[in-house]
Amino acid sequence: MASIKEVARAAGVSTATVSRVLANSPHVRPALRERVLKAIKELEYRPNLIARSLRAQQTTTIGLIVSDIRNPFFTAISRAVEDTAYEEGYSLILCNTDEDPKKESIYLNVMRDANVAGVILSPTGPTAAGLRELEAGFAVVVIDRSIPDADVDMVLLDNVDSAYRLTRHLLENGYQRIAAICGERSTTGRERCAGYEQALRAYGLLPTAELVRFVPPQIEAGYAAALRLLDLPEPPEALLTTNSLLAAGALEAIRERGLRIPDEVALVTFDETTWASLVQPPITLIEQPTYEIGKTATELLLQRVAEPERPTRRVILKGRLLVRGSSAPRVRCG
Amino acid sequence: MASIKEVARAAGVSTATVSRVLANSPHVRPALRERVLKAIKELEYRPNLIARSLRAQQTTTIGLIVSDIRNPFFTAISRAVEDTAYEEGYSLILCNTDEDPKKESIYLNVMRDANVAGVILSPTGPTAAGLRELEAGFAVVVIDRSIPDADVDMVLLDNVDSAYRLTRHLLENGYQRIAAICGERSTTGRERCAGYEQALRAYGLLPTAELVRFVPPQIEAGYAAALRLLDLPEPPEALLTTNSLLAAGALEAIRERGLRIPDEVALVTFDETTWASLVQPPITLIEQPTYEIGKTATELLLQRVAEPERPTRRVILKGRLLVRGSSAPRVRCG
DNA sequence: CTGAAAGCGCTAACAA
DNA sequence: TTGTTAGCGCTTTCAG
Repeated sequence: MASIKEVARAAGVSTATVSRVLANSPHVRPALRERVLKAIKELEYRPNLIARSLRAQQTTTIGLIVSDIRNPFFTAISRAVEDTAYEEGYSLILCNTDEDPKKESIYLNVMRDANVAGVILSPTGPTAAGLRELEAGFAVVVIDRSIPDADVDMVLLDNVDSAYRLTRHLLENGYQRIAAICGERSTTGRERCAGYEQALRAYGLLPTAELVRFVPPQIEAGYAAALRLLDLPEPPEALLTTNSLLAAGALEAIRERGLRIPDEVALVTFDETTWASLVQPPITLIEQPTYEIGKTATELLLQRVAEPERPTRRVILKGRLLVRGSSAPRVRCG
Repeated sequence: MASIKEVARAAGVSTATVSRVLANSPHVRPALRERVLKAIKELEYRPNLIARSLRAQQTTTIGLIVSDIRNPFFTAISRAVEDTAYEEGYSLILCNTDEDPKKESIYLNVMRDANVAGVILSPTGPTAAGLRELEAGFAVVVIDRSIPDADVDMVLLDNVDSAYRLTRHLLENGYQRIAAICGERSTTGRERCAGYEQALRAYGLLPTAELVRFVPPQIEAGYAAALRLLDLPEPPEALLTTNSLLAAGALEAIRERGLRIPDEVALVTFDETTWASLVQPPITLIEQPTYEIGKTATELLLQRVAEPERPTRRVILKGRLLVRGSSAPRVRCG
């Protein structure tokens, strides 16, 4: 691997001149520039990014810390982030906290040690940890779950309204006794729950504690919660889950109890997946603009890297209701 | 951020001594060691990884280049790689080639520029490109698809045998006219096809060109291929696809044609997914030991980083046949 | 056992 | 416009 020194020697100039050519500085005589360019080509020179980073005290790497890489939502996000970052010449370090605040904190340190330019974070657990680390020298954009009171750029969904619309859809289709399985320990789960309750009230119904469950946003927990709900003396007519993992678990439970969807129990959720339209009946859901979220988050991050003092923004994207068979109008029996 | 210099000053020693303490060198008097450790703690010192990398001409980062991050198989792999790498103090750069050899080549360069210790690669497109880059200074482990004639560590599935068992299972359940939708341009697709044809022959059947399709390993292509197959004058009794994306597409096509599984057409595939057991009937498939694959690949990579000249290995893992409803014994009609 | 000093590859003052 | 030089933070000879 040729270094800048060898290029300089080959072109008969100083390393500073080579560096200027590399940086496209205008203050280089065309003749020299040519010679340098030629030497670069001949030696197949590529700048050492490490050295450059050491000098600049910053890398062209950004970190993406997600709470669960098995969640297709985050897979989609990571694609978008990767695409966008790549276009801007940045590469991506992907980390998975598995909903474990300890891992989150460790990874935030890894990020700092790696001198990343910035981090896109879907925070897990308590606010404080994230906030404190955040002082630690790199730009941060929060996605999916907000950190209350934090002065950070965020890209979020209109959770309350989306949940409201999703629930209203059920209500309008004749479902009344609607249960909600929500991801615990995140603003997202709470906000979606709030939207759900607002809709109930708007239709003159009172939310029942019995019908609302906060559980870890994972398949197994969704399964267990759904099972308990379905086994209630007076089981719900519909299930609403706040992400696709919970929905998968709920569906498993419904299958296990041998219930027909939507006749015996309807199912609606957040997040589009491959399978949501493949199961029968296909699942009604709120689709998040995942690509947009990832792209926007990356753009915000890179803008902040360029201009650290700019005022923070909070971008709220709108979810789209996709009506499918799992919430078809209810046929009253009895 | 304190530097080694400040620690040295605080402890009243030279930077060399601090470095020795950091490296756990035995040649440091306990008293000094204590002082240094204390200074490190007080200053919250953390070594600058960039500087260390510049010095060492190598980082503690590895790259994972996958051909399609939307494929749950690669999501699972990336989790395993990430876990394992993390345990060894390495972090992960994840890249997605989208089955595009150009992107693959670009990313291989990104890897080189980032001075990664090594790369785990699921190669896309022609062998040559990958091979050539591979000389370029870092360790490489190939997963999922082999590169013929390449002297690289590889972690692969027993594709031929797995496909053989999957096909045999169909044959034993009474299916005779079996079509195969295979991922194109990869050894994996070809090997699985070979296993399929071997099984047919073993059961006295002749593979028909008409029933074998090589297509891009993606949902849309699986959908299109399945549709054409189902619309054949004499349609197949069973469909075999070589990954979960193709299976999703095929299932979509089956649904669109309103066919019952398995009565009118059976469906079997490679790769376990969330949805394979949620659709009705659940899908019979070959489950790959994804976690094992990712873990093994990472271990091989790190071993090679430590000992570049060791002879290359090729680890073949066994797929597991999970029999489910989509291939239930055939009820002969007519 | 410890410290001084060189140098990894690059960029940015500062001089010329 | 160009070159000289210092230095980013670290490790590792080489002396002592």
